[in-house]
Amino acid sequence: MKYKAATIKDIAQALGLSTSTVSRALRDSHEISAATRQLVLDHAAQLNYHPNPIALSLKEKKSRSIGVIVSEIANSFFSQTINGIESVANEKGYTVIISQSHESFEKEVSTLQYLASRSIDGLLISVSSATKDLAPLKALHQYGFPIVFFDRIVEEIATHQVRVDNFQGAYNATTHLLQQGYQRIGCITNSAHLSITRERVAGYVAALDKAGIRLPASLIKYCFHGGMLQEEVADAVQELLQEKKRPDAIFATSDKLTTGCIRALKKAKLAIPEDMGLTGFSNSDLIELLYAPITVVRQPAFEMGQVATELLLQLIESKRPVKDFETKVLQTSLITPP
Amino acid sequence: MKYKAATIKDIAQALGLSTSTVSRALRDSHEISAATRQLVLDHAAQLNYHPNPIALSLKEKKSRSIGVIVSEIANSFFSQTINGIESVANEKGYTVIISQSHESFEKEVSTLQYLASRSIDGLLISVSSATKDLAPLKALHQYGFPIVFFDRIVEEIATHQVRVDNFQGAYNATTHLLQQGYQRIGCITNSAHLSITRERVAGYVAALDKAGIRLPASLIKYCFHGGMLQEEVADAVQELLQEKKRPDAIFATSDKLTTGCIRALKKAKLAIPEDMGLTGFSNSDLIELLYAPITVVRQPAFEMGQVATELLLQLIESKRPVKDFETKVLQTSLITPP
DNA sequence: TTTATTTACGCAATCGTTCCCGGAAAAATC
DNA sequence: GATTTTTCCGGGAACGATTGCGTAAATAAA
Repeated sequence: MKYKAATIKDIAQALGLSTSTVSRALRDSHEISAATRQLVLDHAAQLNYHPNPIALSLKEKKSRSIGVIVSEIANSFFSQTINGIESVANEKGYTVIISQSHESFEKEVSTLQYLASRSIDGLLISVSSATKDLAPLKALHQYGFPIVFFDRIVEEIATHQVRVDNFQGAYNATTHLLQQGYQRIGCITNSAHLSITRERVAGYVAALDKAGIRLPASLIKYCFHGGMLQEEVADAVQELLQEKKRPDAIFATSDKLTTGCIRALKKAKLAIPEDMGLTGFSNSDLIELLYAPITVVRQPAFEMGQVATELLLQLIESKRPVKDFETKVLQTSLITPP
Repeated sequence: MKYKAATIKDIAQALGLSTSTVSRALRDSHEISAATRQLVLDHAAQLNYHPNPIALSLKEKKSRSIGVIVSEIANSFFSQTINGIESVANEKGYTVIISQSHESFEKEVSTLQYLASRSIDGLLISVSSATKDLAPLKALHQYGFPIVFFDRIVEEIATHQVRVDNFQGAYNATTHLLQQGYQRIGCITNSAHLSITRERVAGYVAALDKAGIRLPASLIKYCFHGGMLQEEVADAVQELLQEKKRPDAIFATSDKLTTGCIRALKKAKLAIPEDMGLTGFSNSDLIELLYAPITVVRQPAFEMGQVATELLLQLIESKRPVKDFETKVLQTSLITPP
């Protein structure tokens, strides 16, 4: 019943040849006579022969698959990134195995070990917001395992990195709010140990500085779960609203946080942009259809996936250990509603 | 430099045993003396030994991985389904390999062949809107390859199926529009050869029938690319607007189509629900934040993924060919804005 | 003490493929 | 016609793990 795929041995037997000859006819060719080669090729086509990738993997000690770990594929930014990753990987004949950490460190570690044990050839990762212990990643990296970080970078590990100019993106968004006339801008951001948090908060602070505005640190609210938990964002917004001197605008540093703020503000019956200004990072294509069409910072997610994958494959296919690591920085764009 | 994983041979050599003894010590145990077994176990732990899954796959002729083909992971419904799939698959020790057809038949076929050649143990698929030639799927199925359809079913192929009660969902949505007072309800739907299209359109027609309303077939607009192309939906909406007797409401049968309608209506400067009523299938969690908070039909996507995966694993792990196929039908829910 | 049984382990085949090595036949050279 | 070179192909090991079969030693039964 169960389908048995044709093997090289089947072809050899049918044609009265040896497996080595068949194998060579299918690849080398020049060591094999044209007649035999054609014979093999024809019969292979007839049997719908496909080399068994598992046998190949065992022999070549590579699986031609790469792992991707993101927090959530339901996140527009990540799903767009994955499209970019797949476009490059598939073209080069690699399978992409996608895993989600759901912003949990434990899930990330278990997924990491699982992927490693599944013998993937390399890893693309945007670390979870809960990741502070880098030991598991470092262990893998020290074995010479190819890793490329994208979006949420880990600086302590020396390898290729792809990210956007988070500082500039945040700076532009904050400046935009200032230009709209907002003065007291709060910030709702991700877990404090994420690279994107540091960089985006820095951009936000720099923009305020430039405008000569100095605000208390309490106007920056960190969401440890990065907006995974709806109430976490709602609480952060509530806290901002309860500040002695209440902010007149909010800058949110990620997709989930931006939409979370809108949700919270709607619940609090605060009109955007009248009662509260809002801008933030987001790659959702529904932004323009929201009841409050806000300005957002958009990342070139697809391109980011492409670039990261190219770097990873480069790392994987390099003959000798790569010592020279690149950090690609892409530009964000500020999208304002029509 | 490159990390070389410990093998059973390494352990055998270090301990002066044969590979068979080591292998058995790691599994059987009762054929091996307790002393030797402990020795092997200790040394394996010390070397951080993990059985090579590729070697195992080659031997066992199964890879403990399943393939999933959906049109778009960026689609809320599918990303939620995938979460359900992963939750079950990972728990049972299976890897999930996700692929996207992007609603293209060619991409679906190539992805299908690619997955099959990557020796996955089974397939979960929601066919693309462009799929009318079923030959590739049938070929795979005839070989006894385990396939489970979810959401977008192929009736011609006898296997497990998981879907929602599309008829009822569409019936409820249409009835809701009728109750709001709309009389002339147009329908924007997916490619005509999709199961969900047939079922949802049937539900829509039945609801109109029940209300004693008979509308021309021209009020049903089919989008061959299922909303992948923005302009396709925009065109469909335009056509509806140019009908001699213009409809006063629209029922959209999928996620992309629903948001596509909103986009198109906004562009046409038609207010929802005043100028045009709208309801449709959608699993996006941003619906309630849209400028026009519409009523939507929601599918239990996560559960659907879970159920489909359980059926697939059951199929994969069954000793003898399964002849008795199940069709699981889940219920939709009508979500109205507060 | 002899025979039968168990215990504990090794040998070798197997999965599908590649590739090094060796060798016969054909072709080219002297 | 004899030698060298080329062409073309087969044998067999290897990748990492499992497993049926064989067998020596240890133990139990006679």
